[in-house]
Amino acid sequence: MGPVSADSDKAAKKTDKRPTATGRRAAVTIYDVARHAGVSPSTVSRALGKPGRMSARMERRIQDAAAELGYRVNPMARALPTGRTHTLGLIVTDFTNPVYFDLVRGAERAAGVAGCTMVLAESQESGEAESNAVERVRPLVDGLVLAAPRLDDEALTAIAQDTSLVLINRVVPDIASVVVDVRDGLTAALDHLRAHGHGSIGYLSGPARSWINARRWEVLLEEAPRRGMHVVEIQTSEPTLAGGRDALRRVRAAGVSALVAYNDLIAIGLLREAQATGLNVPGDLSIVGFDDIFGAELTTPGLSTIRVPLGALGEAAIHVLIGRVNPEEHEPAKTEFVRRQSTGPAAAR
Amino acid sequence: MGPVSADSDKAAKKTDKRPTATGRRAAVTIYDVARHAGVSPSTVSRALGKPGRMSARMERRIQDAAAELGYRVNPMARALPTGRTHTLGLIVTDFTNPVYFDLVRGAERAAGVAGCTMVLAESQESGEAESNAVERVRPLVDGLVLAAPRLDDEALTAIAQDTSLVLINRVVPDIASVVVDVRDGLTAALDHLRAHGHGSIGYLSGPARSWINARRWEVLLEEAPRRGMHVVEIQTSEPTLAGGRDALRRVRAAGVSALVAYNDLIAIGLLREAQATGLNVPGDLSIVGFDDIFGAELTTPGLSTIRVPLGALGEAAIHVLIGRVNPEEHEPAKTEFVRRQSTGPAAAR
DNA sequence: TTGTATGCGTTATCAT
DNA sequence: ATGATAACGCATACAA
Repeated sequence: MGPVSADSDKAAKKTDKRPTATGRRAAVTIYDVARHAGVSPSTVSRALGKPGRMSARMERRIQDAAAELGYRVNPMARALPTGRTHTLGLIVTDFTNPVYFDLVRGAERAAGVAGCTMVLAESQESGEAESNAVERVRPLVDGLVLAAPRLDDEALTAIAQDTSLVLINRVVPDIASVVVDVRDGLTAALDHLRAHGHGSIGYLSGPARSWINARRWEVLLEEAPRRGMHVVEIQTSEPTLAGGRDALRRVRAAGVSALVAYNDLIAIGLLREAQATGLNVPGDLSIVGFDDIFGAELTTPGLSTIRVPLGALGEAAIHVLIGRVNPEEHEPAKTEFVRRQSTGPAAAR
Repeated sequence: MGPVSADSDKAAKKTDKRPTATGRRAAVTIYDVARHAGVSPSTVSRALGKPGRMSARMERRIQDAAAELGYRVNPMARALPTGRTHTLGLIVTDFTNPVYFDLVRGAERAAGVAGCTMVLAESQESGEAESNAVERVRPLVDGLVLAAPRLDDEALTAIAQDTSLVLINRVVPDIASVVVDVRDGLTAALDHLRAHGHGSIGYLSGPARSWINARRWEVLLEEAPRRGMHVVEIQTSEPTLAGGRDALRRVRAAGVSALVAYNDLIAIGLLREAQATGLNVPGDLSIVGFDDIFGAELTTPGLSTIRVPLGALGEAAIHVLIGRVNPEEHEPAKTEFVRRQSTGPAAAR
């Protein structure tokens, strides 16, 4: 049994509500309010539901009664006849990845102003866990936001079939999504690197199932040659600090002088590992991260990175989900290259 | 595997569900399952609810029927008669504060294994916003966890009166809570500083309404004199990087050679501001943070800090909440001093 | 404008 | 062991 109130005597006496078995008071219902105000329950429902349609005095009386009794609607009970729970779900791959801080905040705030509460779940970078999370959350919510889902198109389409779905940084036919346009930031980064004499760069790639990873690599593949630069993909084991550290061997083998990473975590991991082995950044190696998470500016040198407006992304996803904005009209958020100190002139050969 | 097939025509024909107005299919209910299995709805409810009490063959048949139809219980409908929603709430002060990453993860996982889903809300360091968050979430959940709440004892007691409540890092009479014992880590840090010749240290304090801030300061006040060290409190404007930066002026004025901060954010803010003004850390100033958040090891020098087992804390809070562990038996998690490079010998006078 | 009656999907209390 | 039936709290179509 969970912890219950310390002493229920006083409370019970004061507000005259039948106590439940747990010792906590039973909730006040519209029936209580109705009796207190001398009207019928349905009138109470109306007065509280949509404050427009009745005599102002009556409405006022009911509101007073409700306030006096401390009435609060029971979301579950309301959800049954209406089918709407006023709850939205957000599923991210990894709680501890700082990218999601601002995204979650943006989503939660947008949901809040829309009168909805957020339920959060984590998919731990695995398709199966993601599927479980979706199944657990789905019956509870009016709609679902999946951030960078790892499920395949088919699975996502199946989900979209019976629950409103918005994807972040993933595009699937006939499913609403909110994406960032990585081209601006990426080309700015490439220009910056080229101006510093880097002719050959490496892309530290992200999860194979990640759509946005493929997207980033694709744009690089388009834009680098256009600038007369070579670009190679360098695999990482996971999109974390450890993944970045592990990649150093392959980075050195590749012989590139500059890198763009799938995310800041990988970039920072590599940065630190490089320094640990005596390399100078940016003297020997220039590194560009992605996202501009908390921590990117804390390293020495500060991490040059491509900033993604995460908060705006989370907010936009909710807006699309609740229909406040048409997915068609929603235009991709722009990315921006943030120059710090982890990038500099290429070492002389 | 998803319960519905990608191809809606086949599925619609095969399972004969009436489509809703939105175009999405109506949910399968126990009535559908009952008809399909040739039994009554109440039997289905029992078979699925508590797999013990009926003929194994019947039970099996019902489960098959449910699976075939893709039945999933409706949490809202279930919550009505039972009063239990299988949902737990967690309210933190600030989503973007890295301290909460692990805490949220720990809580979410513990909730998950208990078959509950988490709803998350943010109170933005304000008592009023916290109160709103509580009110919004409360009717939805079976229990609530408040991390470092800013509300006063009275308000919290009132909340505890009609919803199960567990506090993290806050102690209020007759309310269950989960706290860390800061003494171990703090004394280790003090010993470390004294061994390096620091005789006078400053405490960069946190929010005035924060119980854990008072607690940290109190222990410092006890333990520093015991070691023949002076200790002064230095106010900060907010428990963030900016708060740490702003405090530098007062730190220099205070003339201390070492600092312990309320949290890592403040410590890092101060560290960077000190460096920006030409000070050497730890040469001129030794700095100890608190929590060991992501980012603490990324600075140069790496931040010495007092590690708090956040994940375990979040998990413990949920365990207490769902009654898996008695609040009395729950013993405070221990803190540990993590020595990095932001602390060193006091400058010669 | 306000009240009456019914249903939402489940669990629980009865009979059987 | 299984089936009928009554809540649970709210919204709503309909009657007044």
